[in-house]
Amino acid sequence: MITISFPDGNQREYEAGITPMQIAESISQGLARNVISAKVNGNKVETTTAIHNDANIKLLTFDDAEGKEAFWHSSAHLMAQAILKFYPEAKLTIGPPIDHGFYYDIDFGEKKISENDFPKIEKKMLELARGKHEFHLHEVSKSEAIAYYSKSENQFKLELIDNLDDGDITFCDHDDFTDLCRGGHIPHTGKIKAVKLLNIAGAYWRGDEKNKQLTRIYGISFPKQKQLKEYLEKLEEAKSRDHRKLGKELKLFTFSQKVGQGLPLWLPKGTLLRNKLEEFMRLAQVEAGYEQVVSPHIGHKKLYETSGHYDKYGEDSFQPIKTPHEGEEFLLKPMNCPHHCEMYNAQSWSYRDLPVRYAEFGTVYRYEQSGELHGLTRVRGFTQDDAHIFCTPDQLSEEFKKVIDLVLYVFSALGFSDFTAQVSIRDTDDKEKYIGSDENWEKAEQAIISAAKEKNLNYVVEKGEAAFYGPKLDFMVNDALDRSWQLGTIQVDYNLPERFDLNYKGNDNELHRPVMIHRAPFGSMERFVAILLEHTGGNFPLWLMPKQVILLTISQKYEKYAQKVLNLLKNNEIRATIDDRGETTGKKIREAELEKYPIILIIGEKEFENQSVSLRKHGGDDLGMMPIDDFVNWMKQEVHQSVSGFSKS
RNA sequence: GCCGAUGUAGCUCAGCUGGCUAGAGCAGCUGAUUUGUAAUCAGCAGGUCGUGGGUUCGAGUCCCUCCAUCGGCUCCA
Repeated sequence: MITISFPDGNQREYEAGITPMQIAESISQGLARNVISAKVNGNKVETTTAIHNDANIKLLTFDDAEGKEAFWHSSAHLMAQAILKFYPEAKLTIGPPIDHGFYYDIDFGEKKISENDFPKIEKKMLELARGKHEFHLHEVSKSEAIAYYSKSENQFKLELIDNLDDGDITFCDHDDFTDLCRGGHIPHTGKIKAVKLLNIAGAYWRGDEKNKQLTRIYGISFPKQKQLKEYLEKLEEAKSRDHRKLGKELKLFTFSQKVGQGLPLWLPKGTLLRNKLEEFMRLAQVEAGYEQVVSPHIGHKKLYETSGHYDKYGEDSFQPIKTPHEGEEFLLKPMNCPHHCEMYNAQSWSYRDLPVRYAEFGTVYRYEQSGELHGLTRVRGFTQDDAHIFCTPDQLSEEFKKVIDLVLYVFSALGFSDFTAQVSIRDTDDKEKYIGSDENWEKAEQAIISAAKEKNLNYVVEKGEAAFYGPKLDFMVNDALDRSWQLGTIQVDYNLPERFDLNYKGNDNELHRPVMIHRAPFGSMERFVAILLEHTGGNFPLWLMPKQVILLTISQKYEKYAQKVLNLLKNNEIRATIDDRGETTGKKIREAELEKYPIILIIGEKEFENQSVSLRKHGGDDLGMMPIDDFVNWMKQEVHQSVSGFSKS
């Protein structure tokens, strides 16, 4: 007999050789029906894997993240099987589960495949699923595995097998389908009741642009039809929060083919919003000891050669601007740091002067690949809420932590509680991608990690994600479709100070090298506004709303009075507008609601007689009539609360 | 840049397998209505069907080029 322990601490005795599925059956039929996968001593196993010794077990259903993984991984097998029915020559590569669903990367050879082929594949998948074919994981020897995939000349699987050790190789069979596979399947295909193939994309083998491009097919599946329906509805709902759609509807920004790809045009309302955010940041920075500076939009090519940026990005950037002078070239400013370095160099510094903090809302231009452009989140011309801190090595840790505080303050002020911190370090196997000495890199990486630890940030470390001149701490926030975007960033840099020969006089009367911190809490105004739009659905906090109040007249008779109210509001710095068209009140309310005005004031005879306004909040709350002065006070309080609903902790 | 899809009026969309002067709703303009918490009525105007080429007696519809957009991949100073 063996003892099986459950997550809740319970223990049961079983015969050695029992399987997770049999354990589930011993508990209840309902559980057995829902169990699709299991973990034994923390390792993923099949529900049919025999357990021979005392063990901890976790039975998994579709409600568990790990259960979903097994479900979607198995679905990828099913999809591959269905695809082979139509494209027997297709070569399978890898097919993992992802956050929402699964994909399979396939080499279709000369065959073209498109979304039009999805319905028949989905149909075939469900047909095969209904066969309730069991998944059988079994070990094969390396030579058997090689022989199997040599037959079909699948160089991808052979490459994978090549990296595996004999004894570690398993295949998974179901029905007439076999795949090289590490395991973690559901009991049988019949569990898959609903399937939807979502999209098709090119994907490079092993994620390397130099490799062959495969066809990636994304799909999702569920144990119940209803869950698929709900998922698709959620996707639709997310589209209604898409910042590109909202930006157009709310007249915040636009793009023009004539102006150029990836060059946003900020309309009046968007500019108001953006200015409010800048104002907010400027204030926070003044308090944090920053000084505002301004630098031009172009810079001499030599500047970027000095910084190393030209070497790294010159070829793939907007090309230099020539002047009438032979050999003189300027570049559109792709970053602000070299300019700030030259500002630092404009005078000599004592250690007593440091840290120096230069902040600039600096507009930069980068030639992003055309396929990368995406609404306001990835553009070719954008404004960073940039700053560079020049400090002594001793001050680095303290300064870095202060910047973390600032970023956290900004995020909480705008309601981004759901972010992840990422420490981006260099890939030491690929050192030619980076500049600077090993010693400085290690110092910088350590500084970031210890600051993140001290600030209790829940962070992940990503190798190979560093900037070429230094490691970073990035703050990532998801958009409506759960795609992760980098907003805030803090970077430690020992390299630019070298390259620009920055120094300060220490208390030993010798010259020393300062350390530089690059940082941008928003990241860029463009991306920040985009993500803010997707998070709020366009219902920004009151203090940020481009237009806070709309006055609706019941009839045009009250136009004059409405105008008087409008002026009063303006004098109190309340951003209001008026709709005195001869439309019905119902229509005007509908339009004001669609435009997401937070406050709608109705003005008719009653209001005129009482020198009042009637107040309706966005969404339909009717707060009734109140005297104008009361409204102004109420409004001031509301705006104030929308700013200080968070406090600087 | 690469793979796949899409591109018809300011916006949202019809337009079947190529066939007479390309349709609708909203927005706009004109007029009537002067309205009490999510769409008042009538009329008018608005389109080189993304661009350039080709096939055809005939192209919004079929083919190719380019441009832009969308979903991914790669990239992201």
